[in-house]
Amino acid sequence: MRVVTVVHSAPSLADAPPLRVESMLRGVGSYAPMCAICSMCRQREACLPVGLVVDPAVGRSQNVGRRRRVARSAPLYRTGEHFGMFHAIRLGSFKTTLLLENGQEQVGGFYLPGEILGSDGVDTGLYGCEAVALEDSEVCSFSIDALEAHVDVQSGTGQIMQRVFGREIAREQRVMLMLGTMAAEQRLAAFLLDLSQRYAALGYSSREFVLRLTRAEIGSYLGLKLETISRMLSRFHRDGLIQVQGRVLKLLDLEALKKLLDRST
Amino acid sequence: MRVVTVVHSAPSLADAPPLRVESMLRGVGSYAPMCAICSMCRQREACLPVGLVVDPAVGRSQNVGRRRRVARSAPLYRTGEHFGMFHAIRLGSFKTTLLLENGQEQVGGFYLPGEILGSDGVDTGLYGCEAVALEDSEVCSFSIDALEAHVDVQSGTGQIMQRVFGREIAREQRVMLMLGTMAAEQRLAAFLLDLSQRYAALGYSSREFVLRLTRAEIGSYLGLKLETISRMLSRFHRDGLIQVQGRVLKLLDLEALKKLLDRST
DNA sequence: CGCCGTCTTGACGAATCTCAAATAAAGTGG
DNA sequence: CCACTTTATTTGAGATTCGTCAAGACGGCG
Repeated sequence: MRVVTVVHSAPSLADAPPLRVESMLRGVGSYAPMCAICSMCRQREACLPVGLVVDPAVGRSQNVGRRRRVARSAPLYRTGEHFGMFHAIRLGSFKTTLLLENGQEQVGGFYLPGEILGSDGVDTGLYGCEAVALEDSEVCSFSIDALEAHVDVQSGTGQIMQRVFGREIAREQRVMLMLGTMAAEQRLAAFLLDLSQRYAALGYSSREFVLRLTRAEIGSYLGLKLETISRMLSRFHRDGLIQVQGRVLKLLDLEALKKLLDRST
Repeated sequence: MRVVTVVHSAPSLADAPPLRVESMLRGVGSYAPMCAICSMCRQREACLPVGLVVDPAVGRSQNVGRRRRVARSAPLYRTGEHFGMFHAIRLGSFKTTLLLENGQEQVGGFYLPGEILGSDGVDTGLYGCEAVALEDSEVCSFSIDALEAHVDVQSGTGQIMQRVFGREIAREQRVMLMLGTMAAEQRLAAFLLDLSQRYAALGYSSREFVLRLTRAEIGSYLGLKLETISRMLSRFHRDGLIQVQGRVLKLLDLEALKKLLDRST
């Protein structure tokens, strides 16, 4: 018997996502959509679906960024390329991967609409990782220089860049914490809850979504092997915490998942 | 039989470190000392020991930061405190720790002179971790606002903040990579080589130094238990890669240590 | 000198990885 | 749209690594 379920998913080029402005503008929580950049962009109406915050008080209206489509599994940028741009995701999703000396690749992050790629290139002037689209996607690329030209000196670009970088640093800190302290079961639970929150912040269901990553990619991201991910998903399913069929996921018991994280050791 | 060795160590308040300007100004490699901030500081001559880069071309000379001493095992800032300042380390060393819900603490970073603490507070406006001095130390604290007042609008603070944030992001990315892909042996080797490079960049020996962290702290940082750290150090010692006696460490075979990192799996 | 925090080492067990095989799903070319 | 190829997923059995528990050694300090 096959259960077919229609679930909400991240916005894609195929199915235009519904606008849910109220939830987009709602909060400033850990995953609330952000970025004052777009308040200055001429495209901001069309761009709303990405969930960037609009500040109607700002009068300027210019094209800050350049829109660009990236086909599924195509790179937005590659390791070692010259860094020049940040990229705000308008539609779709991306992973970033780091290449190790021995040829392995490690998934370093998973990014949704409204999130910003490229911070890793700032240090050396070269992108430190590769960003690959997980589905047909669209980004808005902008350079810091271009940005500075559009922001009045008073507020400075500091505010904006601080938020961009601060987010990334905070995100990486959470990942480090997870990798450093959690067992496999907890890592996966944390990952699923993280996705749940982020989809919710975008106005999508927090309990049903499609995994855009393979088991191997999730495993890489969590510092585990794909078999372990598969086993854990099966266990969660068996225990009634989730319902999983391929990449279609339903979180049945968010409380139980959260409880898994409290356990020490 | 006990071998007593005098080794170079990080600068401390007790023993004034030798000035080695040539090596401090040398490179822009991964761990080269950095920060244009200090080029504007009235204290810059006295501050040189921390290894911050001085740009004599800049004419201005003001007190950008406020000097502050932090006693061993005292906190520079605590989790949840209001974020206002960045802190450049002038002397000594710090660890940052994250507090988990269940009471455990995780070491998130280890910082040496010339490195900058506090980036983790930018996102939320509250420090995301606790910074504790590992020995009697001294920092130079400055706010972004104060900094902006001293920098001419042309160059902007963007350059400076980008470097600060970029460093931290790159550092965290390396840690994630380590935690996500390496076995215990490789993690410890990577940690030792990292220290080696960083001490070298400060003008100290890259082959002999004192560990400022306990085995438990190293373990926490590397996502391992203190017993594992102890065992690995013993193994490296037995295999002739290092010489270790308590916290006094000598790297005998850097090449072999590097080779450990190449191994796949 | 004796306490206490740190470190070392051993024995054992649990968690995770490795290898392997079978199944399911997705992509491809005709 | 089908047949076929490739890739992804599940599951099991056994190996390995690392954590846990415990005992004792070391070293600094009052």
